[in-house]
Amino acid sequence: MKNLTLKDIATALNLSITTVSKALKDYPDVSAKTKARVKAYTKEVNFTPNAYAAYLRTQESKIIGVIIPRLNHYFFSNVLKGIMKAAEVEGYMVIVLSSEESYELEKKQVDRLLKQNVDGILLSIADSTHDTSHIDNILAQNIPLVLFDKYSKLSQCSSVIINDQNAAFTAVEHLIKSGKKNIAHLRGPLLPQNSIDRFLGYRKALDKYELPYKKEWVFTCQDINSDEGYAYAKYILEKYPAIDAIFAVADMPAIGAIKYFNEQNIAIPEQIAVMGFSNWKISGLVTPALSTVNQPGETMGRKAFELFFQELQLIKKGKKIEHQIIEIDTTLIVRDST
Amino acid sequence: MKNLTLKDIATALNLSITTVSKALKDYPDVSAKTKARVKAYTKEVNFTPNAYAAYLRTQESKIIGVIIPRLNHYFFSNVLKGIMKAAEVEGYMVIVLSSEESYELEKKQVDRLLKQNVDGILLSIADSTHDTSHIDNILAQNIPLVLFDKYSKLSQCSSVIINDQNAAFTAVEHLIKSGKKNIAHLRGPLLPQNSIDRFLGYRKALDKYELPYKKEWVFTCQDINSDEGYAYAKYILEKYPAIDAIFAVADMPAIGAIKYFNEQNIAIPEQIAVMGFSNWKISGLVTPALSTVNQPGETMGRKAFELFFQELQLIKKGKKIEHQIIEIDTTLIVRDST
DNA sequence: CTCGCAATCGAAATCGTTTTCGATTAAGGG
DNA sequence: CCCTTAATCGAAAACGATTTCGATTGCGAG
Repeated sequence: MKNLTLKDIATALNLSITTVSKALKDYPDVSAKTKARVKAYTKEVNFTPNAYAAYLRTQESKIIGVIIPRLNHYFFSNVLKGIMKAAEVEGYMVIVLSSEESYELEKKQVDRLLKQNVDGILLSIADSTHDTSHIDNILAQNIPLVLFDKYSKLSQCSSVIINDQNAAFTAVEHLIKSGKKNIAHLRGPLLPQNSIDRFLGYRKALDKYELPYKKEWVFTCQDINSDEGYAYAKYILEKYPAIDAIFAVADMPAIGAIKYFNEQNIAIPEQIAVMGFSNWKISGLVTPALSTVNQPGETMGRKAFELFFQELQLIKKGKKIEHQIIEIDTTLIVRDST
Repeated sequence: MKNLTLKDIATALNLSITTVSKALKDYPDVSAKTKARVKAYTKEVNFTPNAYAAYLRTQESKIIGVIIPRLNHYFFSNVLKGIMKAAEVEGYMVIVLSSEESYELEKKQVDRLLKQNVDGILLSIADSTHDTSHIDNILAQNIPLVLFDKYSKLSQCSSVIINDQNAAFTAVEHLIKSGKKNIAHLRGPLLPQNSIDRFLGYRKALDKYELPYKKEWVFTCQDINSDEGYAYAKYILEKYPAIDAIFAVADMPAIGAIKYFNEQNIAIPEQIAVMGFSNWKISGLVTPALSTVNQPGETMGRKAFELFFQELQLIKKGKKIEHQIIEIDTTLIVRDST
């Protein structure tokens, strides 16, 4: 049971390959009768043109590539979901690759996608990415590229992001308004723009409400996991008992901190409040439920695909593309930990 | 900056297309000198043969398709990770599709992959899949198929699974040995083999230790989420106060139950013990930490790819494939909730 | 000097589709 | 009855690689 080809259809219907192809694509120069005949038959035998052969002519693979920094990561899984749903509507398939937060691997994955001749690339850059020549490579080949969430200020390209600085500001402001005065920050690694911006939002909130900024109250999470949050919570309790609130760069460190405070019977939020970021599923399930900032992954994914699709249409028409930056709204989610 | 072709290389080196192609593939009938010349040049200009054109001759796309029931799902994300890592080693890319636990969508996704002419399909069937004609379709086309985790007894094909019944038995046995006598079960939907097997493991443990089986103590989670666990916990507390332990089909319902018990200040595990299944990240982070069964997703993914790869080699040699079923070991993880 | 054999290389067919352009037919106008 | 025009259809040339099968060259043996 091998796959059918246009030729098979043509001989079966006593037509030429050309006519069958045109009939399927509704060319005006084939009669309504034969169109109907061809369509009926192809539906009956369940024929669809071979995708790779079609690519050779059209140079369109109907496949896009997505590179995310981590696979088993609630937020990125949600972005993927949004991308795939949108892609399916337009008949696109998605090749997924992971950079595992490694710059080297990210470069390699970009290379693999370029060699596969995907129609576009959606990318969230790795924490360790310090150079954007691989990204510029994509742009140079004139294939649509959309960054999401973790973008870069170094390259000029379309992106779907949140306003990390404002979101962090709002989160910290909420801590302050609930009466906290000594707020620590578990920040992310030094490099990615997001953790810089969230840190800046933290500082801006302190400034606005005239609270002193102490750099020894800022702790860096390299891997942004719960163990780091757990360890810093212990350290904070022992070393800086004055601290009465923690704003974490993400939910996982925040949850690690909550776990430690629970074990030590520290009252949350009375003695110390904890604020996360991203609104992972888990954040609503720990006790006490974690206050956080909702970061709508699925929407970001959908928007990212739409942006790619727009760019593709422009490129096909030979028009110059102008890069857009879409900012997705975040919302503060107040639960029991603040 | 368009992509280079064999032709470009050939004219640049004053060779024929044939020779360039052969040199790159180490054919014996091209001299060592020209091979070196070609390889040096192609490396210099970073040339790789167009994948789609190559497919047309070789009928190998170097792409596999993976269909999972849910995207934002810790376990399946881990399986994906295992698949992708293994695929990358062999130079394969992975198209990911989601069935969203829908039989109809699953059929459609299988269809899309077949039309894309992927080299193989890895599939975890949806809860609602009651018919396997789409799976038999794949087998009929003689393309390698590997089921993982959620398999089916209806179709004869290679699979990577765990022994759900034994794993569930061990989990319930642990509850019994810790002194619990009235054990409820939050089971999964009626259809998938996994939730049937876990239920059977639960029953077997009761039987072995001569505890009565009460069918009103078995509650069905349709969606296997935390809300269902939360609701059933409430129901159990009000209606069956005798129940002193809960074995859930998965971690999420178990965590939902813990959340409710925490809110009601019920002592876990003294008053009621809770046991999950799968060992999601979150299970170690809730308070009290959830006892569960470790289900090694990444290993399953890797094994699934390896199985596919083996089958592919056999098919290429024209040999008959015999389907294998690989069982991955699970381990009981005892934490604070039991 | 001729022949045979290795060693190298290329021409051309092929994979399955798309699309340009030309061919054929029929109808209608004068 | 001829000529133009519109309506249908097909032949053939791509797309870029792979691979079969010849063709060419050079060499040593006889």
